[in-house]
Amino acid sequence: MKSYHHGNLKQELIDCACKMCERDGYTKLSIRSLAKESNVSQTAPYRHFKTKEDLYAEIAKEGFNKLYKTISKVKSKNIEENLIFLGEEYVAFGVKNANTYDLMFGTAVTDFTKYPHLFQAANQTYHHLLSLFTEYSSNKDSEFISETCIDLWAKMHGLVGLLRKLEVVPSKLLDMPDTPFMALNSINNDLNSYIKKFIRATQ
Amino acid sequence: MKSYHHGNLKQELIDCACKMCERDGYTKLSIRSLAKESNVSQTAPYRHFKTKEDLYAEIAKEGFNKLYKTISKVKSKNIEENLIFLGEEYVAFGVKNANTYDLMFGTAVTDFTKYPHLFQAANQTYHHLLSLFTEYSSNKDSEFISETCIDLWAKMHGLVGLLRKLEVVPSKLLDMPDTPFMALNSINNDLNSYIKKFIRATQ
DNA sequence: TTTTTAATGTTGACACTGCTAACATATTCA
DNA sequence: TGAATATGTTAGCAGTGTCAACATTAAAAA
Repeated sequence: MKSYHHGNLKQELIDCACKMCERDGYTKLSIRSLAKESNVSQTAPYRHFKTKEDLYAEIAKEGFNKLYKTISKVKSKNIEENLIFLGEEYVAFGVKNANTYDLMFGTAVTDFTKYPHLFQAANQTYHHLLSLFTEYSSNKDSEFISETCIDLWAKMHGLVGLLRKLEVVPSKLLDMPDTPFMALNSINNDLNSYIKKFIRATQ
Repeated sequence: MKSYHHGNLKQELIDCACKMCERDGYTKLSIRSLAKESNVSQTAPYRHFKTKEDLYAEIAKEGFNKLYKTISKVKSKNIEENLIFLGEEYVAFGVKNANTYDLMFGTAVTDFTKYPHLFQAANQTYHHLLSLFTEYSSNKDSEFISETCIDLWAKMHGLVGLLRKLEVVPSKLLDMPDTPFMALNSINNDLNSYIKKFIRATQ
């Protein structure tokens, strides 16, 4: 039944790669294993991705699109609630899709601008935050707004990075006051109120 | 002149690995290339590091020690100034030593607690921030303090992640108001006042 | 001091990787 | 219909992490 030409191999490879990346981490993802899992020859992916970085960029792009979808689900008419929702969803996304998040923000893809689709997907996400905060903020100075957006973003981004350590660390460390894990754990257990706090602090 | 036994190979390998890692990034660092650069046989490193992860852990440990040294250089008797100094040095370290920073906070070393020396080095860094902030804060509630430390840390950590993108991005994007890069760039150009702001905001 | 043992080095090999070249087959379009 | 192009396969290179077997030396035990 299987014909020589596949028909939709590129997208299928991307989908498969996304799954594999999230499952095993992008360092374990090899083009060969991807080809095997997709039932094509070892070098078939090279017809669609010139280098491994191209494949990474594709996965990262999908990641940003997924992130955008996630955080742009409007919940209520209250802007502040939406912002808080955005924050929660952002952090949850980063922790849940940790391996993909690595690809999106790490150094595996060095130059974003080499991949217009990726760049546009990433920027779309930023714009959503920007427009939501513009609506929210009483200070309408554009410099203030863009700087505060970076502020919020950095905090969410940093929090993702730190929270992920929680999942690796032995649970007994979560009670040790001499480590950052106790505080991280308590933040993690009530993420909503934590995010509420730092969004309200911007007003 | 060269004897069969090296004498101090382990530390020399670590030093060499640190240099190579920072120069090329940890993904490009191979045990074999490390061995070659250190003028020993391909498998000599395996007498000192069971796996590549062990080597990574060693590099990360050195990174934390270097970071600790950097941020703990006391500057003045004014605590706030010291905290600001810490923030600046932290962010500068992360941006300057980007590749090492990846190893310290990324997923290359999955379980910190497998490497007590690394864990201790990382914790030492956290403790320094904690004790400095304890001194600084007027609110002496320990929960407030530890949470705010995570806060500060997340922000510095997140900022490092975002600022690094600046170095990769084509410079023409730095003027585009539709991207986050303009705001990032202006923050980067006056890091001191930015950090001042967010440290004072904790008071 | 001598002898045994353990530490630290080397060579060779295996399975895996990214990637290229050469070739095979199917699709598109002049 | 036929030529150009897109998309697939097989074979192979150089480089990788890691292991087993062996060589040399330093440290410990006799």
